[in-house]
Amino acid sequence: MLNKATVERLIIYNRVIKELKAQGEKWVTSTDIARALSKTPSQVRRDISSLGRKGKRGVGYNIKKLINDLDSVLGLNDEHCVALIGAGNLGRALIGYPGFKREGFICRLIIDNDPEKIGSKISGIKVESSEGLAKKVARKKIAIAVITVPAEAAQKVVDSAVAGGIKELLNFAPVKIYVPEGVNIRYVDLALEMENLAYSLNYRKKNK
Amino acid sequence: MLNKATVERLIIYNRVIKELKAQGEKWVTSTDIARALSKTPSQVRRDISSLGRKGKRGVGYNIKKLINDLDSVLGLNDEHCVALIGAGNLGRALIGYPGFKREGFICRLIIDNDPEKIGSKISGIKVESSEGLAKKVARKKIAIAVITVPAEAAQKVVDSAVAGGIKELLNFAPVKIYVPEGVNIRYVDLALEMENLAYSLNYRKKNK
DNA sequence: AGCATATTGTGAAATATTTCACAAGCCAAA
DNA sequence: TTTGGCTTGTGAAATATTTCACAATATGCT
Repeated sequence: MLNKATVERLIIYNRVIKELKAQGEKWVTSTDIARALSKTPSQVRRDISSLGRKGKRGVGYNIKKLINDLDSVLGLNDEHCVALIGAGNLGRALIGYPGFKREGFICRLIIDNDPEKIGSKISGIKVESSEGLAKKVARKKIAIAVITVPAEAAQKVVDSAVAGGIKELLNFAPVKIYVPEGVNIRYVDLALEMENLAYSLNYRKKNK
Repeated sequence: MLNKATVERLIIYNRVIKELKAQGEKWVTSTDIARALSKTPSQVRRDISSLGRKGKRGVGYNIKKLINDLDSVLGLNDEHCVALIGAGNLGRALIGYPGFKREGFICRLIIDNDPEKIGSKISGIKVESSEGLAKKVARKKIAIAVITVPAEAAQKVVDSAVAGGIKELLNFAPVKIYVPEGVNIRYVDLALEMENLAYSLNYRKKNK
């Protein structure tokens, strides 16, 4: 298991390299990648070497092979079934996000408890209530759940999703969620991002 | 300047402690905070000691004083003027997000180049085109820009925002953005989050 | 007052992550 | 085929971050 920071960088390298490929490039060096991302070439080489892929000394990395390795390690060759739990503004924005489908994520289940929404369709998928959520995710073989419900409701829907067999979650609710050992939950916390900026702004003001 | 990871943890501690305060608690220990967040008490103490605040041995931290310090260091006592650049689904979801206003972020400028949107109102604020963006942000004394335009347009609007004096940005466009020294840009990359999950899923599958 | 129990603050140790630096290998040109 | 200029891969060094461990000290009970 590669460490978290390495995986994040590999994902970004992959993007940059795919862009180079689209421009017709065949080879790329660690320095090229580093420059495009403001990293050190040394770090890029370490990260890539953790894939097992070998470059060619004096030349760099073969783009096609490198992308192959990256896609294979990063799990981007297969499609992944996703459940959207919470169909508010944010949830709808996510589903509509072009990168979502392009990268192989297919939304197969949308859950919301607003009676006005239940039964309606979003992006062609019928909105269902959270009743029997565990069974629903199990039946549809959902691999990833995206949680965009209000903070108070988050732990409960996560528990159901996990009971249904989901092991990968992306949580937008700004609360700490407890999951059993072996379940992976990532947090995207917009208030936290804003507050980070506030800190930096404040620091700047005080130390001017 | 505290390090990034420490600031992120302090923000979360602050939330947890405010919740305890709302429940009527007056004191909190590093162990309490650690337990609520699955961190070690030792880390919590180090983080808090980096604020300068001293707790009481044998007792813990005075919640009121600790929140004071946190709010002051984190810059949460003042309000911050925010510009939303890109008024798509995601941008609108952000502005409507309850945590946004509650934490002191006030949206004062909304920019979008869709002719259908220009002139219309979102949350009571008129949508304007990106024409003369630098001047607009300067005139309204915007401190923070939230970038939710498509990837291709991102660098350009960031350049204008920076020219207008903005030093803190939150970027949702999935591209590397270059900013001058001294300007702080944070990334929220939803595709990256999803791809991280894909990696973990894939790793699980291969190593079952 | 004395004792038992709790919790902080922080050097020092342990870990984790990044960068340096250079031998080894590849390529092109002469 | 030799030479010179690149670039990789990776030990080892340097940094950064986290955890340990324990003296110092506050509280409450007897």
